[in-house]
Amino acid sequence: MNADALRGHMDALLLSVLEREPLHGYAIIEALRERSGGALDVPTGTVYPALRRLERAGLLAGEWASDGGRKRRTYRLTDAGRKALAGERSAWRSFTTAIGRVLDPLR
Amino acid sequence: MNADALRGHMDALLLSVLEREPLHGYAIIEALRERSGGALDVPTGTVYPALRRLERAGLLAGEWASDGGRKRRTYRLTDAGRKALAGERSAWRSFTTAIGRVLDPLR
DNA sequence: GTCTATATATAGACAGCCTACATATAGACT
DNA sequence: AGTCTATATGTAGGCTGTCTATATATAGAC
Repeated sequence: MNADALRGHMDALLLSVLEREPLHGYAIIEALRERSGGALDVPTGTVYPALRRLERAGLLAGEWASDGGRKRRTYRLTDAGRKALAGERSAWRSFTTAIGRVLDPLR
Repeated sequence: MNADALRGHMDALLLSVLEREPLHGYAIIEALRERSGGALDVPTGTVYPALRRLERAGLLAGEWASDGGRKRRTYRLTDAGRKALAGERSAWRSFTTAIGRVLDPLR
């Protein structure tokens, strides 16, 4: 997976993976890997700053928790995040339709 | 169309639009707009440098031509460009499949 | 003479994803 | 006791491709 290809779609991925239940960063990375069938292996240097960015934007709410001695920061979707996710899904469909028409003009 | 979303997919678009016939930059922009159903309106500041980049990479070959007093630089796919296009199409399918699985896990 | 469409090009800004590194706990294994 | 791996978070700095804004020039309409 080319790195640049993800540009602009990371937010949709993170919001989507948090739709059903709150998760912490490490679990988010695993969820992305599993749900993509192994295609997505996003580095921590991408995910953690992105989560902070989405939190600053009000789309996620993070909270510290402890599992034994380990500290985790668990993120959940806010109401604004849920709305943003709907927008991201819509934008994704428009995007793939537009690019698809150019790449496969016969269909 | 969010600008960042295009990152990493511009090459595929340019190569694809040049598959059937050579075109010059301005015509490429119009072809992208038409073939995408109006969704893609790529600025000249994106297209011209990208064409140069693909030419440097050996995927396109550019040649100056004249239509009356106007100078045009017409680009055609090289053999390497044709192979690259096949790779881009394959990568596009993998990409949309992976992201699609995350965004719509029910399907 | 002006305006619009056609046509190419560059400089600099911007943003986000990446690599590499730093830190720390838990548990398995030797 | 020491090492290794998995779990867990985070930052600094680099990279690169897209965009905005600007510059230049011809053709044709009005």
